[in-house]
Amino acid sequence: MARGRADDPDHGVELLWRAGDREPRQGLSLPRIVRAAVELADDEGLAGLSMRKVADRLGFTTMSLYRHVPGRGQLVDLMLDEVLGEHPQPMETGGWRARLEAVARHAWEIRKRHPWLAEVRGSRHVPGPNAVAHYDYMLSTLAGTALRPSEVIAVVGMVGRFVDAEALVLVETRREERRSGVSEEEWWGSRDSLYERLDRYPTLSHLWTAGGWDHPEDSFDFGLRRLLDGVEVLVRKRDEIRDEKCAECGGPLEPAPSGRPRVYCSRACQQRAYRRRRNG
Amino acid sequence: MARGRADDPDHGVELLWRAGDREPRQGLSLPRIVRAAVELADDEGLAGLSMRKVADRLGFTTMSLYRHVPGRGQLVDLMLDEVLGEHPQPMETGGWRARLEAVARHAWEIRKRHPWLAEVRGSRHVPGPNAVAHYDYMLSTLAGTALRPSEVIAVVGMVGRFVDAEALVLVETRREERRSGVSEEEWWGSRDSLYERLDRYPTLSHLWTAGGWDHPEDSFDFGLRRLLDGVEVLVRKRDEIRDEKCAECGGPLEPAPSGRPRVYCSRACQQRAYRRRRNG
DNA sequence: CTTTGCTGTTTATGGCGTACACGAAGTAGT
DNA sequence: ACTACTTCGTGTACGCCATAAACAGCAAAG
Repeated sequence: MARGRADDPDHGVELLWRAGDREPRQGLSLPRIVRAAVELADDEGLAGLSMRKVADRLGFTTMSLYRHVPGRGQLVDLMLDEVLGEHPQPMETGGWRARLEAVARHAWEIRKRHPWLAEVRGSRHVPGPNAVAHYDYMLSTLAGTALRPSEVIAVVGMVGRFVDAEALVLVETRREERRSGVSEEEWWGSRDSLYERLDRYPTLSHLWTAGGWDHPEDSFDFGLRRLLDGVEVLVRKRDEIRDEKCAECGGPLEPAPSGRPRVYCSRACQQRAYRRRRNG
Repeated sequence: MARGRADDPDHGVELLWRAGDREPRQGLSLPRIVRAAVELADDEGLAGLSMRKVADRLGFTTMSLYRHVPGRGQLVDLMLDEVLGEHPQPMETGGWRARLEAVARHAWEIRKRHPWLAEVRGSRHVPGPNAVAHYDYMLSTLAGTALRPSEVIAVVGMVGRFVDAEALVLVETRREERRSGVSEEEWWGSRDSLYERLDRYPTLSHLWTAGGWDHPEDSFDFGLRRLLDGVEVLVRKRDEIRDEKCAECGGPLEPAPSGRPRVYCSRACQQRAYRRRRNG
């Protein structure tokens, strides 16, 4: 019943969106596999996630998993939705900025708990119900602004990618530290053979002596602030446009789909104004 | 001579920073290996880069490569610097914003030519001369602003990660399209079994019917603009602070390392003002 | 001539995803 | 009750991957 060609995405959708399946008392089951896989990935990262290890953790053979999951790819899809389900999006109040920031920080927290989330690559991961719920909520934070629909989508995408990018450096750092037993600071500190060669680079040297690396900014906080500032600039601009009135009748001005600013609210007003210019 | 333990980073530095090595007329050589590897990765992505395939491309056995390169990791380091060498940072004129934008677009172009660049993960890649030159130039674009050193570094890091994040979705999209022969649009268009379930999500549905996905923003352009806007907000703030004068003597005001705004340029002026307040 | 060092090859180990054929156990139909 | 069919877990096997270790050919140095 769970069997289906590994590269049939619709079967993936099926697996993701069916809820509350009976869990047999014993033996394998999809939820059990997914949970084991999540635990494993939490411990060892996405690269350390292998079908063999998941099976070992459950006390079954590798191939037994394929009776329930089409393959590794789809397993990752399921894991993704599983962990998002563990962290439901809390309802926040406040303006768009406060809510969007809260969403970003929430996503950041999730990624600290499940670092492998940021490592998931691929443009064709079918979203499960929890992923969609999160996405919908993120979109909703900006729904009240004057941003155009495509802009709302773009901003949400940008924030998501920002969080993932930041999480990724965190993950990599952690992984290398665990693997080598040497802290990041220590490791870079021992690269004298590299530093010797950096004197020729003026700005680098200048910022170095100015202590730029001694008290670095918090990468996530700093980036998020800049990013939200940038969004705010756009929101304000759109708000101004929204507040402008038609030059003829003073009525509300709908933004053009092209983005080009309008002066009149309708062809009728445009004509009225033209006639007045000619006659007056 | 090229041999050294695979996990000795100093040996990696050596490999990266020695320039103009003699190239033997025939047989293997480090530059030849690196060039072949770059070509391979251009074709098949970083995941498709294997020691076997590189060796095959050169007509040697797999293990022969290990006589010249410590391992796959270091090979990637070398490839990185190789491609940056092909695209030297052009000197741009204009304000910090124009220059920073040009740098970002330049990086974007490189990533379009060598998509695997964005796929390189890991926090301990030793930079080669070309990488450092690029980094130094990026830093220099902001050196003239009133940003604090740590902020200059943070901004440059953020822009770099942004470009990589955007490039990554591009890469993934391309890869999946090539692998499956189905275009991204087509693929998502066929996910009816998914769309059926999305009606319950209000904002999503609303944006969908509003046509938000019909004419999407250019992800890179849009993001870069927001990002630079956000940086500009900070630069302006710092400029204002810089332009403020000492409340006592009117002299220039150095920013405190803590970031807390200052009122007086020195302890002396602070004392003078205090005495005046008490006596006047 | 022998020694040493560089280069490329061969062989082998251990990891990975997963295709395929099989056996055991349960279920439905007669 | 007996058969036919499905479900689930297993064992084996293939083809990929990185790389360790021992070895063979060759040149220059002693």
